Amino acid sequence: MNNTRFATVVHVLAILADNDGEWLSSDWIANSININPVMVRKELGTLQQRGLVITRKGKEGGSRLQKSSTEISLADIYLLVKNTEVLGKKNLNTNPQCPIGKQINKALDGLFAKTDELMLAYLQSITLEKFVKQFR
Amino acid sequence: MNNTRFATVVHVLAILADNDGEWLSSDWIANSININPVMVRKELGTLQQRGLVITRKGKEGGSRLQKSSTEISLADIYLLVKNTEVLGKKNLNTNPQCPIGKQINKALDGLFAKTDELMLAYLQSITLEKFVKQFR
DNA sequence: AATAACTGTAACAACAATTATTACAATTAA
DNA sequence: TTAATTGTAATAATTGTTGTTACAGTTATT
Repeated sequence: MNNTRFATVVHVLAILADNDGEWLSSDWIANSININPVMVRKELGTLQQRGLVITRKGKEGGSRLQKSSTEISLADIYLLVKNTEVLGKKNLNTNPQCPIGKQINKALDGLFAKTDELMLAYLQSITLEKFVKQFR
Repeated sequence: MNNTRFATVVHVLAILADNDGEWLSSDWIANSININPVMVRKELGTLQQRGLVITRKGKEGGSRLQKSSTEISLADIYLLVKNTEVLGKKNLNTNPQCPIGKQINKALDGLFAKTDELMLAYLQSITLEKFVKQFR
């Protein structure tokens, strides 16, 4: 991952957790992260799909957590933003005439699955609540 | 990490381990990965700096392992290619006027350090030899 | 009913990272 | 001397990421 999406989504959820029950606008949230509100709305869209937040449109609209922060883990966030494996991408088109070229991607798949599993298990153990506690 | 460098370097080393003692040219190696030989030479350059391979210039030149494949671990490779944290980049410029914005990066640093540690510990346990065994 | 404050999303622009390629000087074995 | 190689600079091509503008649709408030 070479992007800021994990950091952004954690930030968004931390703010929502810190203001539990209130409807916060994308503008307000974006102001804390210092990014464009449209980026925030995009992430909130995915968070909604996954049932982590609810959003209300129109005046006085905004978003808030749909689950308790004890029921959200960093693994949920990771799964939401993950686009490549932890160790990066494979070389597709390796040469099948070479024994290594032929088999390496199967071996990498196995490795990548393990590292992913490891990461998920750890992130699952950290709830949003636990993470946000650090800010108090 | 959003690139193929880990996969590439693993591939390069797997080939060298599989042809232990022989001097393999960057062209030969590139042919198995199906990438440009210059890319291979670049990675070999770093591998040399770290003392993992030796390279000989000129006709009949090429590269081979400098250490036994039992003394090289996937963690060595990971450290070589790592450019961002496992969970991505932070948002710099968060708003210091917001309590979350002010403190989040410190919290993320802690988290990123843990995930990195976890990953390294696992990768250290896998030697090149062990990895290459899968191809036999 | 009108207004103001929102969300959702498309379209696109700007920027950054990654990968590929060309070219050639320097090195070395035969 | 020649042929095969590395090392590396320069740059092009491609892909990924982030930012921005614009505006239709929604909703609370008056």
